[in-house]
Amino acid sequence: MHNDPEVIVRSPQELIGDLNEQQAQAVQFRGPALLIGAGAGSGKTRVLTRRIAWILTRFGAWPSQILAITFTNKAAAEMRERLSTLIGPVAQRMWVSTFHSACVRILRRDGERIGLKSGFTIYDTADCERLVKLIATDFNIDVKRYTPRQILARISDYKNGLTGVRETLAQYAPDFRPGTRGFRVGHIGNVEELYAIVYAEYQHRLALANAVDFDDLIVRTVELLRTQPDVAEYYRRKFRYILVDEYQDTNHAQYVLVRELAGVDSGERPSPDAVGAGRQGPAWITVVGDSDQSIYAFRGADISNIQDFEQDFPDARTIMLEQNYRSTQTILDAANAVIAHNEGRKPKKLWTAAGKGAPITGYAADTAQLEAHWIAHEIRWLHEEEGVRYSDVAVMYRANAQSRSLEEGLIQAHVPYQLIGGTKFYERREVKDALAYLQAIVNPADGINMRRILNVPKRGLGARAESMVTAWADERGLTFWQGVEQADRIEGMTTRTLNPLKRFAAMMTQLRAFAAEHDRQPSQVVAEVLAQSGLLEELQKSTDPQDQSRVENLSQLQSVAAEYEQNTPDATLAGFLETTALVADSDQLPDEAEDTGKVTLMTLHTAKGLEYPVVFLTGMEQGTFPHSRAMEDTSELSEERRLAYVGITRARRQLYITRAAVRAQWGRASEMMPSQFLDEIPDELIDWKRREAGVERMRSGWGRGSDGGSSYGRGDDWDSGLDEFGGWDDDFDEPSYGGSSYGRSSYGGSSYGSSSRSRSSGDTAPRFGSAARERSSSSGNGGAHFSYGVSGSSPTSPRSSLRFGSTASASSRSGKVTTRRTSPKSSPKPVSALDKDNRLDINDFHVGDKVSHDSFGLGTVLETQDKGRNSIITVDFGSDGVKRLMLRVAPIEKL
DNA sequence: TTCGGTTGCATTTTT
DNA sequence: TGCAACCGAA
Repeated sequence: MHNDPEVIVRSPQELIGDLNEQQAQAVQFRGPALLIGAGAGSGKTRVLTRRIAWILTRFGAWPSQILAITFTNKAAAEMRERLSTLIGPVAQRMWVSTFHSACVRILRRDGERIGLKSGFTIYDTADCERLVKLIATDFNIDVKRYTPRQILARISDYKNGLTGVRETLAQYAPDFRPGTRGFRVGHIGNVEELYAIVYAEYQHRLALANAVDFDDLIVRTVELLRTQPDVAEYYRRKFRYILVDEYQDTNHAQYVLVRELAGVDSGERPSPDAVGAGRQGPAWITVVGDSDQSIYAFRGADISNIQDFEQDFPDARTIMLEQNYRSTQTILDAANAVIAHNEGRKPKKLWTAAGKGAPITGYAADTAQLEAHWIAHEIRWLHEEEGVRYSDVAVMYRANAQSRSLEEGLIQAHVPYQLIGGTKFYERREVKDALAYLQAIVNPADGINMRRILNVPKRGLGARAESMVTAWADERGLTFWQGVEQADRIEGMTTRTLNPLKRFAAMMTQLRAFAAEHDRQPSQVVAEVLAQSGLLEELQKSTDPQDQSRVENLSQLQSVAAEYEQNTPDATLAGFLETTALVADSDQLPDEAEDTGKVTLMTLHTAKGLEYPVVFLTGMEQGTFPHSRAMEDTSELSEERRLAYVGITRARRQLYITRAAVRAQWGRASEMMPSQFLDEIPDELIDWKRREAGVERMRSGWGRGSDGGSSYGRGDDWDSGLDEFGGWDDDFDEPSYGGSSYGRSSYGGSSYGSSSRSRSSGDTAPRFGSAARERSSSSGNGGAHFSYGVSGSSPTSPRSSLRFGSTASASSRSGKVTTRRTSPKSSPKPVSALDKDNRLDINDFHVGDKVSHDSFGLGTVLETQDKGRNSIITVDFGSDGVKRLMLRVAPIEKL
């Protein structure tokens, strides 16, 4: 067996001695195709790295024969790090990277073969949008009706599905030729034609600019491998083992890429007596994934890639890892219960040897601000009283917009935090401007970036100058930059425009020369650009305090470049730009072992693959999570649920779930119903510190008065001390409630601000013990969910749950109620979701019934879910699709 | 051409 | 609420 002398040989004992049966099997598996079904926290990274070491030492593979694909750069770096400790520094030279980085590397080497010149530019989403907008304007397309975003989404779909321009044109617009000057779409027969035309023109202009977008990195690599047999041959001989992590999130293009790289379809037979993949035949493939954690369908991820793996790859074998080493049984029970609501999945149950652990803590706040406030103080208490490190706590949310209130809460409570994601560093205006200079220097054909910097900083070259140069250059088939260079030939050009144009051209020429001389020192080029362009000067002169931080960002960009320069042996300016184009949010995350002393805030999507001892899952409301745009579609709702599953399984010891009854969205306060996912977690797993928000309690309180309270069961509120009526409903009886100023001014910091109040819950409930929990949890779950009424299957009559809604708001309602009522009086009180009730009873609906919906028309009931006030009805509206509707608010009528 | 003001619109999630 | 795009004036 030929072993690379640089690879540290590990004994089988070292590689599998500490693994469980399934893990050990996965590490050792000998065969062309292996799917490791790795549930959350089942130690898949460990298995993956051990398997690589196994392949190297037991199958006798060379490090250069391995291609390992991860989802983010950070995951790649981490895997490389772990490999280093296992097999030595050779790991640093191995191909361990994301799909996108690997493709860039391949395209840099052989892209010329398909017309990509070296130094090609990678456009980010903003660049792509500018390009589409440009095209839309040229073609006279109404961008209000067809937003660049929409168009790009469609283009991206085409690309992820490997549908080329040629095919779409042939099908929808056979007469269109890209690059045709003066083309006007005018009135399009159908939208498909429009999409096909823009797609074609978009690709055409990308090619002219020597640029690619994110999707192209994959697509064009596939194209390269498919059209250039010798190139494909080279990589097939090189990579004998391909390992793909997070396989459930691959799209069709990536799937095909893997097949092409592996040579699965080449028809070659493997060497008969090889120990491993040998020298010929398809490479051996290992994929790792968990279909329950597929959360990127919106980006084209195709869950069937993983589901069909065994059919797709001959002699494939599946090994499931179901033992979880991360979380407590309570947390896993919650996760299992939630994900079990998804239909059509292979049943799978995670288990742990770790024991039950603490219950999940629930909290219902009145507003998003108060939710943040409670979380912040809970975290501080955990830190100060329980000795929990801040860096062991993560706060997660569905959408970036939610981070703001959480940040404010943490700041007020003096809890240090770091925010991951949001507007990325490289997307900030000033950083993007500086990068645009660099791109334009490396690749002057790049019209998008060249145009961006033409008048930044201001040099009197506005829209008019730009369009004159563009028109002149277009007519002659030249690039924008060539137009600028030859500006004095343009007729009708005034000296007033010509002079700054000439100065701009001279500056860029000079910068290009400088960059050519200092190609190995990108940081020098950055410095030169900042100085020569006047970018820095303009910001330094400004009095706007924001510009101060912009200066700092630019200086940080320079530091990043310097760092890249030091860490990269063959550093180039183009290489530096690549690294900036392919960063992900998660790449900002600190190393696992590092104690930053800060709480981490991030979206659920960026949290994938991470784990924290303490996790806060926030904004558990209908419309927030699940997101309103995903609530009505069954498959999108399933994806939301998988996202919830991902969130829950991030927690190791303690999980918090919180919601707000009122949340400001688009500047308006609206009332939020509890998330249906809360209903899906078994009640006995949750210890509600506060089950109902004040608003809700006030209503149910009235209901109790008139109804005797029998139908609601006893909430835990009655014995929890903190949430006794007194002190709370006073606030809510204030006449100002419901107005826009509600949230913060009335009690943002004053009555609730002192931490003693919020702490009173903590006094009696230590987090990681279980003894003191008994009190609240045993008494706290007397019935079904307290606030939403009781389901029809309970002893209570179904009617009573209806009365709940109607008594609560009877005063504000008269006669027939529609859900889209516009209040005749200009009362400041918003139409409340809690008030809404069309008085339909879920028990009146049965599968197969016909209903009529105000906007979707006629439909057939597919399913009814009785959840009392939260009852959901699933209806097939034919061409309008299958919708899940909340019965209480749906504008439907039984026929 | 630039600046300043007003209006109108928007929120998924991201390599 | 906050930002971006558009419009009109200097």
